[in-house]
Amino acid sequence: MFSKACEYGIRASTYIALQSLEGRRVSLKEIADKIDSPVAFTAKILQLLSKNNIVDSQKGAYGGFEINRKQMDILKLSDIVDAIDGDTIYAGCGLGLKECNSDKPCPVHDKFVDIRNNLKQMLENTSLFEMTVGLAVGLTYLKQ
Amino acid sequence: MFSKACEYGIRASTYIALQSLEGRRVSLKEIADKIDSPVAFTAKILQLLSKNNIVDSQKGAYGGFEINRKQMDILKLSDIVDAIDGDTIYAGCGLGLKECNSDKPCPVHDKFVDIRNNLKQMLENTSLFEMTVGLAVGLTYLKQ
DNA sequence: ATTAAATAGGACAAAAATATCCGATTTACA
DNA sequence: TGTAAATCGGATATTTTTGTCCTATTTAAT
Repeated sequence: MFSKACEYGIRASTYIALQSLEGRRVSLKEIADKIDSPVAFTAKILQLLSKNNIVDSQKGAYGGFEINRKQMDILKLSDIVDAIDGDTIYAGCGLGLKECNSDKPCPVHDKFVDIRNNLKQMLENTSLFEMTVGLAVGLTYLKQ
Repeated sequence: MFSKACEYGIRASTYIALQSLEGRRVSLKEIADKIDSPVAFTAKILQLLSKNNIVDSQKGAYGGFEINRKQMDILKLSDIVDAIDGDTIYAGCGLGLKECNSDKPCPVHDKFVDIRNNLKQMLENTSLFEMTVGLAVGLTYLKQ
């Protein structure tokens, strides 16, 4: 569904948000450890998220990553996915046709439109804060 | 959503089914041309589909690929996807966690379960014949 | 000022997915 | 029986994704 990069990106954002709720700025090392992802690869993804204003980064000693409380409400899962994987999940034909639309649909066009709309709605309606609260109260997890 | 291989596989199966409705067995070359896919790569995918009894293949002169009419009703989109991409779309965690279930869910587990169930239902309820009839009457397309 | 700790970013490496090439085998027909 | 047309299957090549390594830069504290 998502690329590995995107999976790591979502997990990283969620962990950063969780710690930011407690006023803690977190380092790359801690993030990679807590979400069980390769450190250097995660660094690249965090750079991307930082450039896309998904996370705030602070260089230097006592630096790290954080996300402010207001952003957690504003940021939706779709924003993170867009930043890393683009809109290929919603947009584009399920069978890979260059141009596929209601005028000239592929054999599964209509059925995919439904599924994709559901997915898009879900991603656009799920805030980062929402994902984080479950973690905060111990109902959900970021690694096994 | 699907791999390129799977996209080609679905398009190929649909085209073969369409021609089989008219009693025509079709060659690899014709398939690749009509679904706009790389010939040699499509050959590999057809081998896989043949081994998985999705399509029938006939070697030698006047050989090619076909799918019998009964199979078109029995074969679901999910069978083709399973044969090529496996069950990674339904199964497996949306965030890539090794073990993610209702006991120890990731932050988006419940929301993904819904989406994935919808997708699974759709794939399992869509027969190859159903995909083919639209093509046959010129309502749907496999290239452009 | 110096130092230690942190992100930034470029270059490189490995693995997986996508794609190609070519010879072996099979088959129908002349 | 020979030949042309077709799939089969192994080896190889290319591209993309995933992952690593190393140096530069930034920053806070001493």
